[in-house]
Amino acid sequence: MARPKVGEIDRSSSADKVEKILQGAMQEFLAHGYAGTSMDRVAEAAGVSKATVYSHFQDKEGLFKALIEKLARKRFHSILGTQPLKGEPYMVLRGLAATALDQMVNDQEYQAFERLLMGESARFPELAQVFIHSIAKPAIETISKYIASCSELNIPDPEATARILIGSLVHFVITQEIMHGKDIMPMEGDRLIDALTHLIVNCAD
Amino acid sequence: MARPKVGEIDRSSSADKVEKILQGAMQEFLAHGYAGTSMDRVAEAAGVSKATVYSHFQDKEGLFKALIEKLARKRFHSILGTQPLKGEPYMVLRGLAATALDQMVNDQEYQAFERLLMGESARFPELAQVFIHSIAKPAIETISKYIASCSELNIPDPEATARILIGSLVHFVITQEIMHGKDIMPMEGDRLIDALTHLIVNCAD
DNA sequence: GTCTATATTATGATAGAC
DNA sequence: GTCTATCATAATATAGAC
Repeated sequence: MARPKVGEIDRSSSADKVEKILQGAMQEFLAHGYAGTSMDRVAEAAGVSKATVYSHFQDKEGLFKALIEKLARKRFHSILGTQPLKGEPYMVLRGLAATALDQMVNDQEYQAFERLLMGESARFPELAQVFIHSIAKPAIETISKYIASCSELNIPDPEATARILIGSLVHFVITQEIMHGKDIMPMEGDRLIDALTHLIVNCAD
Repeated sequence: MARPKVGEIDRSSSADKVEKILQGAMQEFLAHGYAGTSMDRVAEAAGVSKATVYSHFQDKEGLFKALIEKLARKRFHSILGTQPLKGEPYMVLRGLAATALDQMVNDQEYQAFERLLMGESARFPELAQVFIHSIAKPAIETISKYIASCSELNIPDPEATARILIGSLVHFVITQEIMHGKDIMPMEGDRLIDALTHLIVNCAD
């Protein structure tokens, strides 16, 4: 608990409180969704009073939007860690797919974020678009450019192919982890990666 | 409005009421999610009193589960309409992908269903698994078997390849339609289908 | 079986003390 | 700036009349 004990002086600054509120909001919104989260619980999780939450954020919607934008910015900087992305196509694509899949499968926060954004994408379309703009689009562009740069692959449509690569991986995480399909239709991630790289690398006419 | 006017006798049977309640529940839950839906609004949308809703369903959770299971059963019977799935691979796979993509893109109810299940998959994991079991798994198996039956394609892992096909299509619908990405990173569905069929058909060693 | 009316609790948001 | 206490509303669920 960062909250000071009774009798102690709370030395946390206003900026600290904002950060604590956003932390509490993250915990609650990621776990229970927008409508399922109450401002009382956010305040409790943050270790501040509800009035303090409202003094820093206009209302529940404003807090939610601030949180999503913060999370999107954070994710933007951790997409495949700015690898050089040069070298022999088979190994590069394989490493790329393996790294991305491993990160998504082992990152519960990512999965909760994806769940939240999809679930709220009807009520908050502009927040879903923040995700598209700052995460999905850059990822597609990066891979698309790499594929286009590999003339020996002879890929007619690099962008569509990049979407197949990313879409296969993300959908695998959605079905296996997010929607809890791994017990019902189990499959090793390596099989997907093998099949993907095989398709992309071995189809040069 | 199916609701009888004042002074008229309500001749709807009990079974009719159950159906009306499920209709109202579908409208509300698909639009506002689980926590965002109130039983008052469900009753209003169904044209019955709230007490009637509770007389047919134990509680909000019971109504929600009954609805999701009904929708999953309904979708189970409309997956690619039991096509024969025989013939020359390139045309069969192309037709399959085009039909599936067209159906998903133009079916708002499907998109809302997917959104709802993903959004609630943390709170109701068993309902997400109903979806996996009755929709995702059969689709993968059908396509997997077809791919395996085409020996001329020489695909090393038909099931992984089927997941790539379906995953690419579903993820395309998720990014473009459900998450409203089509204005930000537009792309014709035909390009995805061309790239997919090219990869699968032209990679025989 | 179905309705109206109500009990009870939880929620978003704010007033006022310090 | 932050807290406690509170308001007004909306939610789940049920009691009791017909």
